[in-house]
Amino acid sequence: MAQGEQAPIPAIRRLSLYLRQLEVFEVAGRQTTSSRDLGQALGVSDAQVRKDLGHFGQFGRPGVGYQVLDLIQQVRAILGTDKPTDVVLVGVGNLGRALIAYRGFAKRGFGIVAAFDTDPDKIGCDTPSPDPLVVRPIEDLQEVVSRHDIRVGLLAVPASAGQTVAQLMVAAGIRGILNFAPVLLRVGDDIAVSSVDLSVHLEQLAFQVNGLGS
Amino acid sequence: MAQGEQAPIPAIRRLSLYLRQLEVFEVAGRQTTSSRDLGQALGVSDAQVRKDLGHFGQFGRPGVGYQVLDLIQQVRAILGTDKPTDVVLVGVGNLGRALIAYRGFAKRGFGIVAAFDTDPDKIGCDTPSPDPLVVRPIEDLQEVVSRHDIRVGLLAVPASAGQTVAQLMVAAGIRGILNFAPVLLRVGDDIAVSSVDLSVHLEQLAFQVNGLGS
DNA sequence: CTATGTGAACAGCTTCACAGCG
DNA sequence: CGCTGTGAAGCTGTTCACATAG
Repeated sequence: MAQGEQAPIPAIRRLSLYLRQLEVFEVAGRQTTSSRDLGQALGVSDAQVRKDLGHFGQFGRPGVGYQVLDLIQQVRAILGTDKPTDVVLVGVGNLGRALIAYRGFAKRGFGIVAAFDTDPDKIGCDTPSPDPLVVRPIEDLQEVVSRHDIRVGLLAVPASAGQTVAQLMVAAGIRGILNFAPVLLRVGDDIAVSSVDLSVHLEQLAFQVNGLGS
Repeated sequence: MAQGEQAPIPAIRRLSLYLRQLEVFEVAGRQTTSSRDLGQALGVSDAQVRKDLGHFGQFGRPGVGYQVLDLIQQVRAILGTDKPTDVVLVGVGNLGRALIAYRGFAKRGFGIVAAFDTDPDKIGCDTPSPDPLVVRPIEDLQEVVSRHDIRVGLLAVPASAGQTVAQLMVAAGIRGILNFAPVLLRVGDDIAVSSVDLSVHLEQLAFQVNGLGS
């Protein structure tokens, strides 16, 4: 068996896609699926699906396929999303507010339980949207993180503040950062960082549509 | 020489990072840099920097390095961002509004020149923020795209509408889509798609912080 | 001596293809 | 048969190491 090895990051990202698709199948009332079905719905080869799942165990039955409900639970357990996960947000600018209002997180079991900023003008303001959140000073971060045992934080501050704030988050106990600041975060390699850099995406597209990337 | 080959997508994304760092160097008054400098600032090896640039030509001088100003212009020309680029936004929900307000795009030469939605309640409303944009019905997309010769569009609609709207965008003449909808877009392979899937990022972090990815 | 540009070696992810179970 | 699970092969991107230019 192969699940002793370390799963590659791309496989983990796809696991997340598989889970979402499995939930679609479940809502549609399907009880069984196959690596081909799943892959076809997501633009992935059937072999890839099997290989990815194979990193974590054996979940299917030859000749039959996978039980949708069962696989959903297994994948959730692998990802650690079988129970709701609380996260914090640091940086309540335009993007931060959009993240608070974004319903997609809650659908997948993530809840922003607190928001922080350094700007005195923002502190205390109720952010709009469902379950208004009071914006707290960043000095309160550590206390909130340890009280709620929070491991993941969203970082939505300007590039100039990114590194400093990331260090504060790590010091407060955060172990994974979803980084929206266009800057390299230098943190210990026991801290997971996943970055979303919108300008990089746009410039990649600019390159591709200009035919140079034909 | 090697620049006849097809540059890998990861190399193009890094090109975008190099450009940003070069601009930082320029503001700091540096006239010269090296692959080591550049890489160190971005967490990339010096060999990687040279290889990436090597896909597009020879820009440095052995023993000396790269001229900051010159390299900036070369990289901009490669990416196609040496002149401002107009883009459109489709989907004016929370995320769409945040994208309109996001200043990072303008800094890098991208401007959202029009916003579209299908919801009659949103159409016509001035969006808040600098240079208020009137939200137009999606039926106007084709006309705007062809009049401004727009090639790139931001797609920020719910997953359920993603595929349909993407097809409308392609039909209107869009050649590159920055997709925020958590759904696979099936478009011709002459259309570039770059997707940002926030839930996938978060679930990846959830996995990593739970020690399973240790 | 410094730093680029690049073929060659390497690593890691994906695809193939098939043995084996149902 | 159909479909999984998985070694083996293949491919793509990264790192190495060095010839070469300044």
